[in-house]
Amino acid sequence: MSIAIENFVKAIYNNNSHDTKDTKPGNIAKKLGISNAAATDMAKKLAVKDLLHYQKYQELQLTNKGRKMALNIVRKHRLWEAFLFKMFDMSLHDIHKEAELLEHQTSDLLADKISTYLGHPKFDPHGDPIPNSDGAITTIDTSFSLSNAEEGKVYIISRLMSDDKEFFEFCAHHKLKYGHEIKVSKQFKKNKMTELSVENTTILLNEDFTTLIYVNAVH
Amino acid sequence: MSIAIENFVKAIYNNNSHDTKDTKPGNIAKKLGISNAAATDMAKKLAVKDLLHYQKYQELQLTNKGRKMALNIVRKHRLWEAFLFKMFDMSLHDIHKEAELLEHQTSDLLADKISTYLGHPKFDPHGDPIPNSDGAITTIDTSFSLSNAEEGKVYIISRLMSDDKEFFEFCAHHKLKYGHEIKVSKQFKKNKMTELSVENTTILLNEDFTTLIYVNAVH
DNA sequence: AAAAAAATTTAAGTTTACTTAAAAATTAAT
DNA sequence: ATTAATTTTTAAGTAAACTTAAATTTTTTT
Repeated sequence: MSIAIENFVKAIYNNNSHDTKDTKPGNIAKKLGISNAAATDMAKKLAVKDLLHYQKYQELQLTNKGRKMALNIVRKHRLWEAFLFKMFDMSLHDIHKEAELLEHQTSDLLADKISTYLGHPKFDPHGDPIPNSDGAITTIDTSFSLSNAEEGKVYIISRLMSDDKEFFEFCAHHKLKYGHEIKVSKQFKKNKMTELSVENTTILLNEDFTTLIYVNAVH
Repeated sequence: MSIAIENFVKAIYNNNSHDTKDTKPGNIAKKLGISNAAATDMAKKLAVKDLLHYQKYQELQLTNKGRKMALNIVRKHRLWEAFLFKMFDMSLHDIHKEAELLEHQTSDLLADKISTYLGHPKFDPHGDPIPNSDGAITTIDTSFSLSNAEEGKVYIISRLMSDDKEFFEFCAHHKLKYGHEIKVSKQFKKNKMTELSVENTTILLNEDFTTLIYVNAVH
């Protein structure tokens, strides 16, 4: 399968799993930076290949075969992220960019070698779960968006759901990293802003950021 | 530049550097597994891009720009080989196959990270020299084909110039590896066969293999 | 030096992955 | 509930990277 097809299938998968639920051609086109017409074309083509269900004007839905393909690519992407993160001193954004390319040129054999070397990690450096070689995600995700966190409570950052460079630079600079502990001091409901403290410094985040940062409550 | 272009330029470079000197479209086509017509088409296209010199019915020659591009890809290929060889237990052939894919999706930044991690190695696991980030090969290659080795002398294997699976399996099985010592016991000029000993075992190789194994004399 | 063989080039056609522009359908707004 | 706005689809067309088949040129053989 071509890189274009792999990216298309992956875009639908990612859209279904965390973003808004809109998986119509237009939204996928926007994510991939192609025209709406190209997305419709591709959707029809992939329906013939039994990778997704296509009905005019309806949401695109992956078939089991399509989902399996998506999970295989997602696995390779996240394994590369985990591997590059461990081996080299690179920014999360750079790592993401490299993984975006390498994921399409990685055999199942190599993916397994990487996984074994890392001790079969369950999460990548963003906190995204790594599917196993059967395409299964065995971890249960109990995390939720920081925008929904409660005042006064302590949380651990579980996922950074973005691929934006500035977002990562901001997070890295303020120690907002996967696994780090934070305390929510105030939720400004009206302005949709969140005040929190990380390692003795207080920061104020707006909704653009708090919806991308996922956390788990500390018991 | 596309993968097709990168592979084309690389094929010419590799052909010039060790194989027979025939760099006409037909020979390049054969190496790449495409038709002669496709190779001619591509040659014309790359001449416009100033990557090679093209004149009807003549040999294809890389321009400085083309050679620089080829060396950049070769560098990435050989760095991946060295890296995968160090990190994972994989056959030389498998490593070669992975590197063949990864080389096209590797940023200069990542290549440099790999090189640094490995301590800027000068050779890959086949003994092929790794160009530096400027595209320069600084090592002097004094090696020659095993078919030209002298009887009774001791040599060190410096390069295994192939990408054939069976060749590598044979070499691995008989301890014919980069850096290993061998002693040539007999050269059968007529049959073009070579008898040699490796770690107390004697093997007889025909020309198909001795032309692929390069050695340096031990002083 | 001609004829035969082999290789290269040209020509015409295909597939993939796009594009823009228009037509059709859906969704949102008054 | 129409109208307006947005999205999706269709249609037509492009560029890259191939293909096969025929024409041309080069190379080899006799």
